[in-house]
Amino acid sequence: MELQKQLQRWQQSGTVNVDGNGEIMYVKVMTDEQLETLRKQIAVYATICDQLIEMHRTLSAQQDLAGIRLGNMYCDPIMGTGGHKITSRQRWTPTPVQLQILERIFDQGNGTPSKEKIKEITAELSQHGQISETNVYNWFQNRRARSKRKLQNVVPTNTESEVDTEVDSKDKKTKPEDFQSQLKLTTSSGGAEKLCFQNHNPQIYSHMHYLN
Amino acid sequence: MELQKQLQRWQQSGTVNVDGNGEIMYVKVMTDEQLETLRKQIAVYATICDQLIEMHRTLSAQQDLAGIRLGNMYCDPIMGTGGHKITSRQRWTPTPVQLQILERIFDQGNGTPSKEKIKEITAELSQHGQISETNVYNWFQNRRARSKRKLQNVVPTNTESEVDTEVDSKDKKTKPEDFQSQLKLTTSSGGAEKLCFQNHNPQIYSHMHYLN
DNA sequence: CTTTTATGAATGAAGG
DNA sequence: CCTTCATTCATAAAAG
Repeated sequence: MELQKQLQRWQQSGTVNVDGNGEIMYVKVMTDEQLETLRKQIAVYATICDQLIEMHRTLSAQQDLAGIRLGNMYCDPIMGTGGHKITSRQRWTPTPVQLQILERIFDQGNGTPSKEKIKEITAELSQHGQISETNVYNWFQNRRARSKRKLQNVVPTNTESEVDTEVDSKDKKTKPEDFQSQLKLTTSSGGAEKLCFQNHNPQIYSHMHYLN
Repeated sequence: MELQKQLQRWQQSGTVNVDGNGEIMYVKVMTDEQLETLRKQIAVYATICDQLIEMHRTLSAQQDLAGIRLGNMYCDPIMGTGGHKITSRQRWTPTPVQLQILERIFDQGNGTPSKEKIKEITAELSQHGQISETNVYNWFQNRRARSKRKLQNVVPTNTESEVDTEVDSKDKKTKPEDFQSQLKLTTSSGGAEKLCFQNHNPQIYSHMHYLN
């Protein structure tokens, strides 16, 4: 591929001795332009991988029964110096302190998480750990919804002889043919839709298990 | 992504002036080890892309054979004897195929899905599953609104690769996903991605078309 | 390690 | 268009 050729070409360029900190180092050189090109090309690869993975997830939802799994996809990411795990957290988890504050605010009855409030709360909570406005927003949404649901569950106002509303979370839902339809396929064309909602986005390697 | 971080790390390293052929060049330096690491990591990307494409091809080859998911519109499967029909699943869920089409249309920029368009789109999509005009309308409304919100939420970082020292300590500011924002930079620069891309692997390129 | 639960996030739909 | 709600999906955390 072109990217590799580029790198190769550059690799063949002259070696230069640089006197860094009193010791001699043998290094390759690269201009800013070359560097920028490389960066962009890597980013392109990343984009492709990301989108293909998402497409795969979507398609495999349909093809799940077919059991088509191309194995041998393991790619050791070859961590450079000081490798550590790639696994990344994909989901925000409130710290105990944050949770406490959130619960307190929630109990204050202000069922109005206005935008202004959200910003405010986020600012406060960010002093106790990473958090975004979206996190706060979601938290209140979920908190309210689940609180409500619990109430419904406790109060059997239903006069019908049978209740099958399945509000009960006990519902066994997972079936072998559980279809997933999460197509994201956001694109990078017109612009910026591809941006992640917050600073978390599934990483390529975290999806590799789909391929094994 | 480790690769990106590597590149960044190296990018931060000192700039050196090299007297090449009588003229001064400002270049970045990289050790052989760093170079090798970069090369390997790029190769990993290439491998992933190739295999994902292969997988996609395999999967999509059978897509038409696979039954299209039914529209989750059960009335009441079990309630034969005096039953109820409180069934909850009443919500339309786009099939992957439908979603792909929708996304494609959305990305074509024609942001105003007029009534006329809606009808048209609905007609097309109905060939791939149950759907109504309202569904299409709602989908576009939601898609646009949420896309917009994402934009707002993105931290408007600077354009050039920033310093991400990647402190692995307890620092809350760790941005494992800085990768993504870089991605955005490249892809949203309008056509830049294609420039980098066009002369590369035509296979991938055609798939990008498909994705978009 | 596998299974279950709790909960953050995504999304179709409704109301204004 | 925007906000809000209800439901569903996916995963971190807990249980086995």
